[in-house]
Amino acid sequence: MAGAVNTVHGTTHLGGGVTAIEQTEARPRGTRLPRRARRHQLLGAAQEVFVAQGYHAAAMDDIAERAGVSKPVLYQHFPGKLDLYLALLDQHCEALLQAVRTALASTTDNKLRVTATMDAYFAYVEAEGGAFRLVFESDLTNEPAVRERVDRVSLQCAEAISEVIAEDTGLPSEQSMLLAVALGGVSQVVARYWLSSESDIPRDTAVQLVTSLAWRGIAGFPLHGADGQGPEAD
Amino acid sequence: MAGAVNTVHGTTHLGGGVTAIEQTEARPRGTRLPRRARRHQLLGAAQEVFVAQGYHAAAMDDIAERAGVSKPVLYQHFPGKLDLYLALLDQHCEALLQAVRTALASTTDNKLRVTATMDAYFAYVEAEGGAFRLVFESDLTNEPAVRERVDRVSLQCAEAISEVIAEDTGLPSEQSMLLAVALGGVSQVVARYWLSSESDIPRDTAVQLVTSLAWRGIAGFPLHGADGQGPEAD
DNA sequence: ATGGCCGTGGAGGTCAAGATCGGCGTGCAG
DNA sequence: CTGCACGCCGATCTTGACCTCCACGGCCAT
Repeated sequence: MAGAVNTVHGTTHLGGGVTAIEQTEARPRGTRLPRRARRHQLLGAAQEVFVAQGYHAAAMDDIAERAGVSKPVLYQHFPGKLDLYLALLDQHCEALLQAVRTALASTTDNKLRVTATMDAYFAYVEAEGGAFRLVFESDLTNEPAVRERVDRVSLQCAEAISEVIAEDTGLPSEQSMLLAVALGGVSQVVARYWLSSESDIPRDTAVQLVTSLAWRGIAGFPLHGADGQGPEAD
Repeated sequence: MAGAVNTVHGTTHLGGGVTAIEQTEARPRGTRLPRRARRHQLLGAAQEVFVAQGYHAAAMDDIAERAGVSKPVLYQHFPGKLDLYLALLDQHCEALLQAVRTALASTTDNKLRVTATMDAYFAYVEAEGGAFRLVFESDLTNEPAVRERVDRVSLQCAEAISEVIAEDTGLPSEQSMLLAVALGGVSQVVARYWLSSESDIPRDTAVQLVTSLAWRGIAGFPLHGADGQGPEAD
């Protein structure tokens, strides 16, 4: 049976202090919880498993076992595997969008805006549980519901960035959207690379480095109404 | 709705009148091909199905039907589904790496290098069959073999770019790698966005736009030994 | 021309994983 | 004290997809 897709892949760093046998915390089966708390705990367990193994390799048995319950309980809280995944996906898409919008609104200095946005991506990627994998590295993009969510959050982030660009450069919307997609793309890709090659560069240094790259790039466009320090094009 | 083609025993092979050149439709079953041609055709059919449906949703039956053969012949050419996928993946990873290296070596003017590299990504993404999805949007990243290949090609592309950056800026390797990952990331993300939102901007315009963004960004770093037009850092 | 050979084809086995049904234990109203 | 309700669990079913077994028909040496 070569078809076994076992993937005991690196799993990055989780809780850290893991005792020998159990993975993180296997609770004694039999604790009764109110429904809301149980649901919350199930979401947490599902996130851990989905992040560590991906959607397809994650079995409902694994999630149930991780949560310390049995499968029927899982199905009493969520109609199916996809719904569980979508609940988590929505949650973290919303978190990313909020982080980006907050960063953009945190100042009116465009260079600081770039810094803040870049740092938002880094913070998002570094956030506990590695939940960014659900958004940026999903293995269920063929499912229309997932595709729609991922595309939508990317588009909304780009639109938020694009508004600032269009306002400060006067570029037409298609071009500012292209630049916005570029900026968001750099942030996401570099943040993920920085996380994967851990312990190389401190986060602030990486943010500053790529921020200077992006800022020099974006500040050179016409009509940029910042503090007037932008170098003109050739 | 696959039941269309059933027993066609009566059809003598190469009847002459059969036009049999249908790229996207199932061909009449019963044509005998030499092994090398058959393998090539199987790879083409598999690529179409994998690109259109993703790895998991693609069934071996679909690939066989698309190629106009039955499943056993598929398994006589490839040991399993994963091997088939890896063959395609290796092929297109190699193509991307070659394209990037060729673009980097096409000139010594760094601005033209950026343009050429950017255009290489756009051309790669636009290439027929949408094979870039196997590399950039794979839904099998949890499989270690796939993960290894995807990571490796990204790293090799970044290293190729990083060499140029390090040589022309004098930055330490970690920082030049970070910038190289950034440039490769922009190229990839923007090219995919440009492809998905088709008919908005012509390819040359998009390439020029994001090239100017990237060039302004990268040209500002110290010791950049290009034509000496780089604006000084603040 | 004819019999052997080999590649093709349909039909089937196996197994993993999502989804579900009867028992059990606990806490409380009466 | 006892019956009821509720949430939980072990065990099971089914679907679907990857992967092979028995029959058929064209090609080549004699």
